[in-house]
Amino acid sequence: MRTKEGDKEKDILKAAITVFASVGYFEAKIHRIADAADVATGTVYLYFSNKEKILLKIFDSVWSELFTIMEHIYKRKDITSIEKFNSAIDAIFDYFISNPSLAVVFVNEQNHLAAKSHDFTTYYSKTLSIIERVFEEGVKTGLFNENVNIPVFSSFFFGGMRFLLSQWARDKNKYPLAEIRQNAKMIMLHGVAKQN
Amino acid sequence: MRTKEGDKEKDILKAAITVFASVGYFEAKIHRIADAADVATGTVYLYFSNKEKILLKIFDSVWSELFTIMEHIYKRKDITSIEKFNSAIDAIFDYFISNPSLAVVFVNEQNHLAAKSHDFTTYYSKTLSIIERVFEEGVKTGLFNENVNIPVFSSFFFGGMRFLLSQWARDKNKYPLAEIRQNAKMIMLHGVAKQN
Amino acid sequence: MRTKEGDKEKDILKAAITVFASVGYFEAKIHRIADAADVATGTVYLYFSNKEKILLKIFDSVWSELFTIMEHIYKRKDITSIEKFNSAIDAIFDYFISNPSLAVVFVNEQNHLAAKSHDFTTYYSKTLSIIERVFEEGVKTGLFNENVNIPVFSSFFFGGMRFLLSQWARDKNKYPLAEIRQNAKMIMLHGVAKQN
Amino acid sequence: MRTKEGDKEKDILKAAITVFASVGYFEAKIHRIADAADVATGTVYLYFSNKEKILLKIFDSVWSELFTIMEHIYKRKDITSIEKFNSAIDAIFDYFISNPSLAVVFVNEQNHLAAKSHDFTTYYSKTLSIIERVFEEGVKTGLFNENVNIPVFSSFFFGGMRFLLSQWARDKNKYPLAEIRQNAKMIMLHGVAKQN
DNA sequence: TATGAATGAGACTTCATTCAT
DNA sequence: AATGAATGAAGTCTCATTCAT
Repeated sequence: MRTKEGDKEKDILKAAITVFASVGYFEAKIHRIADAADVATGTVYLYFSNKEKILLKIFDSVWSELFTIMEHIYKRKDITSIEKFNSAIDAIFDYFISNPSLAVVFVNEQNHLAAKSHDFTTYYSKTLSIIERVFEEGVKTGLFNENVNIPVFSSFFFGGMRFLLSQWARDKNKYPLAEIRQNAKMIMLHGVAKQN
Repeated sequence: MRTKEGDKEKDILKAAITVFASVGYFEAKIHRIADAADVATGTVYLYFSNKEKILLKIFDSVWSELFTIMEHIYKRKDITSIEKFNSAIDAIFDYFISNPSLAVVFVNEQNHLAAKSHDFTTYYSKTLSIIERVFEEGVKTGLFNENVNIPVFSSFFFGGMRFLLSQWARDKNKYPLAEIRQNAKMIMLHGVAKQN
Repeated sequence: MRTKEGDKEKDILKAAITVFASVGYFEAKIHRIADAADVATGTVYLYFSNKEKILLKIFDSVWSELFTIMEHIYKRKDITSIEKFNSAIDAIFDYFISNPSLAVVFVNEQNHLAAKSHDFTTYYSKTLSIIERVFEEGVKTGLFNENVNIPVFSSFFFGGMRFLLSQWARDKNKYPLAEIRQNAKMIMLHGVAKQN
Repeated sequence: MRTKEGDKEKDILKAAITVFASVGYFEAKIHRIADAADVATGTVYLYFSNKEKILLKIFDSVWSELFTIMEHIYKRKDITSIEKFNSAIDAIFDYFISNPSLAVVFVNEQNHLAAKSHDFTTYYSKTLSIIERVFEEGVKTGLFNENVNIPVFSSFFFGGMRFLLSQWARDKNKYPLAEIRQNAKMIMLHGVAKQN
């Protein structure tokens, strides 16, 4: 029986993530991705019109899924802004935990696409704006510091999380996940200066 | 003989930084860098044996200079760890302020070199270790929170700064420098949760 | 898939021999070889990893085939050393007769490879050593002059044959093959001084 | 005091011979020849309009000098054709004995020039024709075999000598000069078959 | 749909030659 | 005359993409 369509597309995406993660987008040769996916070179082009589209598809998925997750957290009424914030950190790690290669790609390769306007950018901005809205909500309820500049905060937060993610993916022993989660929350919420 | 007017090596580096910043390392064609530097293609190879060496030279300079700056701050006896920390943030922005393209290259292109062991990696690690030592110093003197995991902190800090830098380089109006500096310090030291 | 009609590797080798023969190894541009073989430039690299490998393959074939021929002659028990010697001369001409360009390449381009140790050098030395052994055999049976220094003889013989071959390939009318064969045998065996 | 002109030209030619001999014409870079001659790159072009002209000048000298030598031998009335022949062999070795690199260049690089008509070709043909005339002379006086085809003979002789020369230049111990001279004469005159 | 051989544009790099000093 | 930095044309080779089967 013939395998269902869509299987091959997933195989190719999986393979691409692995190859992108290990050698980077430009060093990743279509031939090698095809090999890793166990299909012929030409088959890749039945599913993706060109190399960039593969990367695009990856970011489309990641950002739309991250958006869904963030939106879900945002809409919860049963927890405070601070708890939403903590949940977001957990959710981001949960999302990448089963696929560290995806984390590496997510961190390193987005700038190859950034200049152009792509589908994923919609989810990208929507996700960032949710983070900002959670923050604003927290300011209103007196939980977050109203003097913090929101774009600076979200960039800092996003940049910090990205780099942490990539360090973890590179060396999971040096950066145990529980430690990272707890520290990320602590640092972002309370800073590193000793309270007194 | 035909002596050089000006400093062609610097011209080429300057041009390369601009081109790398605008299209990325792999899309940056030697031909275009040469044009931007106002020299012939072959001239580039009088100063750099290949394309990677150009990028390498950039990172060598950046990291050795950042190291010098950080070391200087670290050695000061007249200020507290917290003040050193704040100085470091200021110094990083000061360093890139006159050359935003360099910031973009610094943020986006290091991973093309990371896999290999290069000169700059020495300064890279030494710089990161200085940041960690400032932190440890602060813990000892009771200024920093002893529960913070140092590698997590330094990754978070470094990642946050990097991304902030690149956002600022991209859109200087949205991210006014004074705001960024002050917020970065505040966020890292005190977090975003309202103190009480 | 796009299957190959004919044998592209052979086409490329044939084309390379023609082009090497007419302009020499270094003036032979891959583009021109590809044109002559009626394939695209890149196709050459599907069959040969670089330009030198093409030349190498040519010499591998020539020397392994010459070795087989010489070995066969050497092993014959039904003819004298002198007859073996004559057969060798005939066989060398027979081998190149249908492909004069190959003779030109064989004569002119081997020194581009000589410095390095390659597969073909094994057959090269083995072939030369067979020539020497035929000679020694002849000395033992009293047919060849025992005062002749064998390396000098084999170099002289080989050099003479090579140059003859290239002259014949250049101008087949001035050097009719029957004449060459007969004279080569006569000169090597009896010299040019009148017997008396 | 400034060195006389002409010195530098000789320096360059000497250097070129060494470099051509060791790496071949195409691998010999002008830069390297200039270094070996202890002059600047540009200086080479004050004496030779391009790279090929250097090689040309070498062959011009070699062939015009070989011609002078051969002509001198040819014109002698006090010796037989056979003695002229032997003298020619000696003279060729004498000529190259003090400069083995020149022998290597002479043997390996002439084909880079052969296709075109150059000054040296005049001396080249004149020299070969002297060899042929000595031979004819010997036939007339009953010393040489009248059945030998002259172009075949001269090609064989020239090819044999060339290769012997290059082998000697490569490994002077394996091919002691006295042995080579004596054997070359013996082989060409009497062949390798045992007289009876 | 699937294949993988074939394509050919284009990049990096070299180096003979030029030229300002 | 001498220098050697600068030039830029051109070649080797790569690899994303195509296409005949």
